[in-house]
Amino acid sequence: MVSRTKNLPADERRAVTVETVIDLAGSKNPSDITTAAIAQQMNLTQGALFRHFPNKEAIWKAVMEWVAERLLKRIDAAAQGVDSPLAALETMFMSHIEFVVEHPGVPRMMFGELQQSASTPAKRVVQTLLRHYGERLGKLIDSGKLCGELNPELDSQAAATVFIGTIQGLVMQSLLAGDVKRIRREAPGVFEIYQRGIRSQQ
Amino acid sequence: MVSRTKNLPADERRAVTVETVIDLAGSKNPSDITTAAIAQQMNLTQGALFRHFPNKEAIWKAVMEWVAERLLKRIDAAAQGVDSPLAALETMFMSHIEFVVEHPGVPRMMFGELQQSASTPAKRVVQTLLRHYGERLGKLIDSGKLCGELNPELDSQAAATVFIGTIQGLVMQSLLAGDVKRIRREAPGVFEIYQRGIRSQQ
DNA sequence: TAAGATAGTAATTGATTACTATCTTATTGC
DNA sequence: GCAATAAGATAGTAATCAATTACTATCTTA
Repeated sequence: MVSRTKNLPADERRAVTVETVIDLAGSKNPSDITTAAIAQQMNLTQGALFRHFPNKEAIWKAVMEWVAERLLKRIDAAAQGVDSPLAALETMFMSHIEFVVEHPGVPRMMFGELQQSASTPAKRVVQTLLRHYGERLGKLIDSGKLCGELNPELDSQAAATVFIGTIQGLVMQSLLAGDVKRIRREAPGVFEIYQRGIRSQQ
Repeated sequence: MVSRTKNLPADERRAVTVETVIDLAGSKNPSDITTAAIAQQMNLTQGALFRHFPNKEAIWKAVMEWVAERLLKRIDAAAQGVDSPLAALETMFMSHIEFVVEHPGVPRMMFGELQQSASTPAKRVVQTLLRHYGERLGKLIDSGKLCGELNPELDSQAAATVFIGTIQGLVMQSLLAGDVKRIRREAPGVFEIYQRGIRSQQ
């Protein structure tokens, strides 16, 4: 028995759509997600989606805006009130990992959007997100160098690249193993290596 | 004036097809590459491709086999004759980076194949490639621990994950900046951090 | 409770996709 | 120089895609 879907207010319907896409991206290649598949998952007809979004591109933009807002909020909340820059980097890392485990489709969509040759609205949102992310990393790394926690000769740009790459590496391992949960298990060991790589020698 | 393409022997035509796909993947999302686009790039009609491949899936499998063979050969050649495990890891890293700069589409295709939900032939080739890659990393890391170059308490699996992730991070930066060459420039700083993360404290 | 606004359905559109059947032209071995 | 065959061109096919249409159900409010 397929439960009859009630009519939702437009903003709620848009929110449900975004969450459905994020959900679907956890189990299939983002660029293979069709509007028909999204609608089916929501118990809605395909055409109805276009009552709420002008086109598919707008759906993807809304999705990436959702991601940008939630991810930045999450890592900001994690780092807040942590005095040590190195400890802040660690909680930031772990909260990002937690976000990825909850939404495995997110890193795939971000990577997928980035490699779009055209500058789509969604791609621009991802670029802005990563710029903001990099700024937060840069500040923590610089203050870590100042307070002596991090290697004063550290290349800040490289340290930010490795931070993000390390997460990407965990995502790749999870794709290889077909198991997202292992990210959570392996994250501490991986951060341990990163942290040894950037901290000052005591 | 479009230069008239000569008839090629089947095996040469297949080789050209593979290289064309790798080339195209450097400038557009791999899953957006159509058989029509491949053929056009080769000055060939779309239907002619299917004289040499039974279907598109077979093209992708051939592409990933090309990648697996060349990448492993490249890193093996780089590490050969290098006595120090840490130095071997470094030349392996740099030769991988060089490979990526020459073929920017490769890491995108690998990541894209991995996130395919179905187990396609191409995906299986990538999985095998990464397993072999991981084995080589594992051996070097273990012998590095034995000879005292690397931290004896190092988590080998995590070290391999970070190695691959670091490369993935550089790829992401290049996508962000829209400039592949910067990978080459940033690679040394990035490896420096990695190396500090895994070596033994002296 | 009537009427307008909002949300959704079902069917259809043109464009694009991978793939194929048939005809034509090169290339090669004798 | 002449078949035999390999490679490519031409012209299709069915399936799938995002998007649009005409229409209907369901809310909201005056």
